[in-house]
Amino acid sequence: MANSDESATIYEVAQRAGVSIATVSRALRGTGPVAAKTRERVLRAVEELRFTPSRLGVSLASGRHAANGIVFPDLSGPYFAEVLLGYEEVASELGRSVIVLSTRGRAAVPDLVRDLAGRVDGMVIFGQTVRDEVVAEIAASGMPLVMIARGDAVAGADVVASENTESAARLATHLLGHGYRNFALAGGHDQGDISQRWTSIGRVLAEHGITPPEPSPCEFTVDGGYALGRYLLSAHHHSGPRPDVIVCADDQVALGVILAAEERGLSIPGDVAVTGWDDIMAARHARPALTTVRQPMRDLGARAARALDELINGVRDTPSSQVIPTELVVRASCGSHPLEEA
Amino acid sequence: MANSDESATIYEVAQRAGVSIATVSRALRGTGPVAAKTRERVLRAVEELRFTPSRLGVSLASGRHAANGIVFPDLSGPYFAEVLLGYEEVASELGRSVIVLSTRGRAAVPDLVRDLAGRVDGMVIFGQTVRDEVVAEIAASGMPLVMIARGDAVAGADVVASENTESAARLATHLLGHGYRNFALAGGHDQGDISQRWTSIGRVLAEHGITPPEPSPCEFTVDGGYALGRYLLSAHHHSGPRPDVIVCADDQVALGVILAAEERGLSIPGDVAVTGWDDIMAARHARPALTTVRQPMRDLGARAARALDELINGVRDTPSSQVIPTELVVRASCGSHPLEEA
DNA sequence: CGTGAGGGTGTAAGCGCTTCCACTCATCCC
DNA sequence: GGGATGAGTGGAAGCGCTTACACCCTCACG
Repeated sequence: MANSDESATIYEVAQRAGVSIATVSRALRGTGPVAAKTRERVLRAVEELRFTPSRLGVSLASGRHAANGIVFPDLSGPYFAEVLLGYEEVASELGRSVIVLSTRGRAAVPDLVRDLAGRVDGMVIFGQTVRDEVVAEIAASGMPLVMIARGDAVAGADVVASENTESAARLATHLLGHGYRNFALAGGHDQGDISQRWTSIGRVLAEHGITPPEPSPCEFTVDGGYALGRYLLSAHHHSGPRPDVIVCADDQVALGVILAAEERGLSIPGDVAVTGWDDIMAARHARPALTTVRQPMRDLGARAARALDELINGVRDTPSSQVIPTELVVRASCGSHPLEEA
Repeated sequence: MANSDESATIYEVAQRAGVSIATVSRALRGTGPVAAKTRERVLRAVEELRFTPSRLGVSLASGRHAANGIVFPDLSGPYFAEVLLGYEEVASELGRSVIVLSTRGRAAVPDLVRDLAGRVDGMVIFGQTVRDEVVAEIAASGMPLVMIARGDAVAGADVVASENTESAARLATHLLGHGYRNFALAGGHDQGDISQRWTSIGRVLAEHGITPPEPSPCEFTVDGGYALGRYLLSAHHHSGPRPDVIVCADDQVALGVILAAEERGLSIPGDVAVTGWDDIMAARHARPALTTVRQPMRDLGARAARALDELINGVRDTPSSQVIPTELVVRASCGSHPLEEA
């Protein structure tokens, strides 16, 4: 009731229960023996004082934060939100709080990450969000680390990624089956694990005697896709013919490209086919519905949380690397296909 | 280099610089006078030891966490992600970390919230995520509190909400202008600030001599909207005629309703008009594009972060309440309207 | 040249908890 | 019956920092 501002401390509980703080601590944490009667008295005092142990005290003494960090390059769009959802859910189940950090637009990223490192028992970092040397520094300091959506391994860190190479090949093969030959790739390859996709697509094209195009960089947003779409679909941007299929690095870019195509009066997939990646909600509802590769975004987050927990609890000390399967989702934006219509 | 596992402490820095820990602290935090030469020596030692002050130590001693909490009912869908984006961005600028908590599917919500309270200097809570008595308990403990998307005020807490009443009236008026008379409302009113919208729409309908329908509850997801849509559009679910317009509590529900309508072979807006709320990305790309009310989701988060900062820093001690304007976005899903086409 | 005002620094007391260690009794067994 | 055992408890030392408070020393000033 009169629990005005500051919360009670363990000393007040101890005094009220007529025991020492050591006993209170033992009674509450279940470490060490406590007589049933004593425990009861302690619990009653806790109840009456509405005592909640100070996290700072606990953490400082025990050396554990019971918190995980997660570093995003950005928080916009459905992809990151879904990963966060899966991550938070599992972390919370495991009794860990989640501290999020988005580096988008922030200047002193290394400092922010270091600060985060001081608040958590382990952290998850997205792809190339943080410079490799900073990641290495963090890892070297003994902080459990899980990298998400990264093609290559990182010393001392787990990696959780979704499958890219095979699914990209499947997508490319499918598109070739439609008869498309003049590919454009929308989205640079410096981000996350996307270069894997381009490489794989390139290989399939080469196998079919097609020279793989260079991916055109753009921001991974609808606006970014729109801008790039306008450019790719303009009649005179390069000597060759207009692409008959634009493979986009993610669904948002694809949606932007579709917008640009519509604006130019081009029909999809009649004049140009478009594909995305991720299978965000809008992909299913878009006009035309977007052919894409479904990525298990929540699962990505959930697995990262579990892997991190293993690392933190020392269940495992050798870094593991897991790849989560993806699924090609064929919809209208890549044209109707004999095989799919069956 | 040999910074093996544990990070250096202030004691090691002090020893290396040949000063006391008090001086190190003063030099680093700029509190109290320190001779230029001494400061330099301290800074060099800090550099050499790669010293980063332990957050726990700092927080315990200073009584501040430099962290904010935010409690979501759920993290799925674009709405919450956007709010988080705005929130994190501002909080980070203000030098505060963000701890997220999603109560979706979690049992002991009050405990989770209390734990969160022990980790932060202030927190933001969404609508009715947490029981009022728990909110009151937190507020009474002196924790700075900002409520988001809540119609009514909460003792001792700021409120940041987006405008509902006027925009709902505008939407209803617009739909009446289309000639629709048989309204259905999709989405219960126990969530967040949505009842404000239903009330406002009901008033407008009543003014036009139409008996306002009872909102049909459903989950605020595409699937929830789909299920409800099937029900509302089934020929025999109630005696009256099929609704000619379904006003949905949010865009996801609306997308689900559209799916259900398509499945029934109904055309939108020809057979039935559909409207959403929020203006998420998919609304713009949906087929037909969704008429909706744009809610400034990022701004909601950003303002909450700023309000919370004011509360924490004691700039303001009287709770404030702000309402952010929204915007009616007319697209194809409610039919073409003479006024809009001009 | 004496004195007071600071600048500059160190000492030590916390902040709220966990946990090692020592200690006290009952209890048990040979 | 005596010592070993172990359950139950308290004392106290940290965990890494901030910050009164006391102290010393150097000047400027009268």
